Amino acid sequence: MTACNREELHEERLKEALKNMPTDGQLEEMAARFKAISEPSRLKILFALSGGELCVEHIVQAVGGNQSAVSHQLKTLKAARVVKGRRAGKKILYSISDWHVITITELAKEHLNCDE
Amino acid sequence: MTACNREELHEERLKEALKNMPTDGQLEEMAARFKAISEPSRLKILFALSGGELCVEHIVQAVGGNQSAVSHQLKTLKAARVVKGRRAGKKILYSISDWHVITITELAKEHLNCDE
DNA sequence: CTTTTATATGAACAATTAATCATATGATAA
DNA sequence: TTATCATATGATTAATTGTTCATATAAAAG
Repeated sequence: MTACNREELHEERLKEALKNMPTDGQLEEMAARFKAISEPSRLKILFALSGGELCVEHIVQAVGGNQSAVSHQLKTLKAARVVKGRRAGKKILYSISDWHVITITELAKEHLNCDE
Repeated sequence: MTACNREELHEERLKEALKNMPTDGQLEEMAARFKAISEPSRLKILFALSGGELCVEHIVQAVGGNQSAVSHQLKTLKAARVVKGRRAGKKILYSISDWHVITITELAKEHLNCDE
């Protein structure tokens, strides 16, 4: 009898898993956050901002690409409440608003090096 | 003189940020992992599997939806090397292959509760 | 061998997303 | 006020993604 046939064990696990399962709303919120950081260019923006606030022009320099594209990406990150912007004269300075996300990206970066 | 005009400070930050910037390849790999877990249904599968391996049928029960959809989602997760499958008789048992990702989803879940 | 069970796959379509271009806004300087 | 600089926005189009349905495969049972 293989493990796969031990129905009892699986049913038990299934019940346990369902008990700790986040709600649909929580899953959607988590997914939305992950989606915001699931594009190389947006991740790059986050790493650029992890040292402190920067104006759009400098973000463009850091990530490459054109101003409009970066602005749209910033909008996406802002909508996910990962970054925030404040006006200072003609410029708008962006900074990280959710440091948990930085923790997560840093973790992910470290994990790249080890063989899972 | 506002902070935004302190060009020196920004240039310094920019230089620092670029120094610690992951390579394009690393950014793509990280983004791919995040993308794999950026859909509520796939996240749900991960939480279901966090208690141990389950066959597809049970995963379908845990997440709802039809068999084909779940199979496609498992394929996506497998391609991102987040889960793995092993055959056991007629069934295929899936389990987490990258526990770092679970660490990250657990973190994200906890962070939902606090006000960033 | 044929049937049944468990899972995977491919094609087709809809929905979402990203990139680009042109233009708009808002702040400052002249 | 007008011109300029910094950034945002909307429309368009291209690419990617998710879902469904029908079918294929692989193992086991009969």
